Amino acid sequence: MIKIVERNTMTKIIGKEYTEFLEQLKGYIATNRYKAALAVNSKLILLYHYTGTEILKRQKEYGWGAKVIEQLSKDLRDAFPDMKGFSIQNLKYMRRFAEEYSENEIRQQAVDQLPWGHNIVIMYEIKNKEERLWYAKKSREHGWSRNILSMQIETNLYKREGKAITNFRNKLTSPQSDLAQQTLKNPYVFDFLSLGKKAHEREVEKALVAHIERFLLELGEGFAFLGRQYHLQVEDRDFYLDLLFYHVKLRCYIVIELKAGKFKPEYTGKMNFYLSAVDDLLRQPGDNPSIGLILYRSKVGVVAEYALRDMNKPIGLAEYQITENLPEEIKTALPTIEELEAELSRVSDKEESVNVIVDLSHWEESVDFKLAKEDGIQGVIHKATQGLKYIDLTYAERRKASEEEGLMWGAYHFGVGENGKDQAEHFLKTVGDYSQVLLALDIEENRNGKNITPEQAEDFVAKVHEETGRFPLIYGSAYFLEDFATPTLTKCPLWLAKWGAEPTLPIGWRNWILWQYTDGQTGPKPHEVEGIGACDRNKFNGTLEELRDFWIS
DNA sequence: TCTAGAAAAGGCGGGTATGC
DNA sequence: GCATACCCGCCTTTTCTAGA
Repeated sequence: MIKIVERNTMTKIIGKEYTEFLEQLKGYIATNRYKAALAVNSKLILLYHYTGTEILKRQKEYGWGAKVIEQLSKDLRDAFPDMKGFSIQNLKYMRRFAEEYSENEIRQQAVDQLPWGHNIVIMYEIKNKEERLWYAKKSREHGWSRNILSMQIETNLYKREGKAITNFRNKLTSPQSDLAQQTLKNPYVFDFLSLGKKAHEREVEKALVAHIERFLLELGEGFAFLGRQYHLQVEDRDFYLDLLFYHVKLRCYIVIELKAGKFKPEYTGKMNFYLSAVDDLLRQPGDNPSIGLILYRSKVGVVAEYALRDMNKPIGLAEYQITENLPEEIKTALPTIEELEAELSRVSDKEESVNVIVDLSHWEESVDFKLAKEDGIQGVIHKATQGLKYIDLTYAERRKASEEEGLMWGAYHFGVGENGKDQAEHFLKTVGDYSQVLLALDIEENRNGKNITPEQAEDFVAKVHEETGRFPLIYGSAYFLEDFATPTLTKCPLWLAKWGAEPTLPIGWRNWILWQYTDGQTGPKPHEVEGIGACDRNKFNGTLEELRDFWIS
C-alpha cells in the first residue's frame, strides 16, 4: 500500500517535471534541426554562387569562352565522383545565379534559404527583381513546393495579391512545412533532422461532408442528392465521389470533393478525372457537362472553388477551369462561393475555436497589420505597461495602425511586485480611451524583480473594475496561477498560456476564454502570422461573432 | 479484430539531357 | 543560351498481408 502511494506521488512529480522538460526539449529540437537544415542549404547555395562568380570573373579577366565550362564540368566530376551538381547545365545555372544576385542580396533576402531548384525556377521565370524577391519570400513563408511555386507564378499571384513587400524579415519558416521537409532530404543532413508530415484531418473532413450535405439539401431548389461516397467503376478500378448531386435546372451532375488540408494542384486533376468519369458513365443525352466543386481549407479558412470541364483549353491545369466567375445561367442556380465559404466557416468556427488573435509587445520589431488582417487576424492584444512606470513605446503607434485596419484592440499590463492599485492607474492612464479596448493583466514570473502577489493582483483587478465596470482578463499558465485562485481573480476571464496540444486549466477556473497555444516556436501550429512572423497566437473559445461581443463586454 | 511489417504509390527537389 | 521534359533517389503515406 505504501509502495503504491509512493509510486503515485512519484508519478505525479515526474509527470509534471517530465512534461515541462519534454515541451522545452521539443521546442529546442524543432528549432535547431530546422536551423541546421537551413545552414546546410545556405552553404550549398553560397557554394554555387561562389562557383558562378569565379567562372564569371575568370571569363572576364582571361577572355575564356563557353568551352571552359565544359572542361570545368569534366574536371570537377573527375575530382568529386561522388558529388552531383557539376553538370555543364548546372554550372551555367551557377554563373547565371551569380550574375543575377550579389552575395549580399542572397544573405539579406534569405535567398539561401530556398532550395536550389526553387531559385532556378524564380530566376528563369521572372525578370523583375522585386517580383523575384517577393516569390522567394512567399515560397519560404508558405513552404511551397517547386510545383506550387511554378503554378503561383503561372497564375501571376504577385499581381493578384497587390504590391510587393520588400522589407524581408529573417524569420524561420514553419519547421514542418513541405519546404522544410524537402530541405531536410539533402544527403548531407543527419538522420535526426527527419520530419513527419501532418496527419490528415479525417474528422474535420467527415464533419464538412456531413454539414455540406445538409447545407445543400436545405438550399433546396434544383439539387437532387444522389449519394455520399458515390461509387464509380472505371475499367477494373473503384472510385468514390465525396458527394454527388444532379441539378434539375442546370441538367447536369455536380461532383463535390472535400479536402481538409490546403489546396493542392492534384485536387484539380482528380476532379477533372471524376468529371470525365461522370460524364462518360452517368451523363445522358441532353445533359450538360458536369460541374465540380472543390472545398478545402486555406490559411484563412474554408475556401470553395468551382471547376468546370472546359475542353477548349490545352493541357494540365487548363483542361478545366477553376473560377469564381461562373457563367450567368449557372451562377443563378448554384450557391455562390461566398455563401459556401461563409457557411463552412461558420461550421469551422464551431469545430475549432476561433484562431484570430495575436499578442504583441515591442519585441516584435516589424508589424504590418494590413497583412496580418489579410492572414485572418481579427484582434491584437498589445503590451501597454509594466509595473508603476514602464510604458511600451510601440503601444500608441501600433494601436493607431491597428485601429486603422479595423482590428479589435486589446492592452495588457505586466504585473510586478508593486502596489496593485497604482499599477492599474498607470495602466489605464496609458491605455487612454478604453471603451473599445480589451483589458488584461499578465501574471507571470518577473525576471527583473519581484513577482506580483495575489493581493496586488486583486487590487489591480478591483481598480480596473471600479474605473471601467469590467473585469480584466487574467493571463497566466496553470502552473503560475496556482496561488492566484482567489474569489476575486477567478471572476476574471482566463487567458490561458499553455504551449501545447491541450489547454490545461489552473485550479479555480472552470474554463478559458483565450488560449495562447504557441509562442511562435513551440505548441500547435500555426505559429506565424503574415506581416508579423512567428509570434504569440491565441484561440478564442467561441465563434467570431461571440468574440466581437465578448471583446468590449 | 488488432497490430506490425512489407510493399506499393506518389510527391518532392536535385540534377541532366535534349531541342529550339 | 535558354526552356523544358524527364529521370533519379529519398521520403512519407497508404494499402496489403500475415500473425497474434
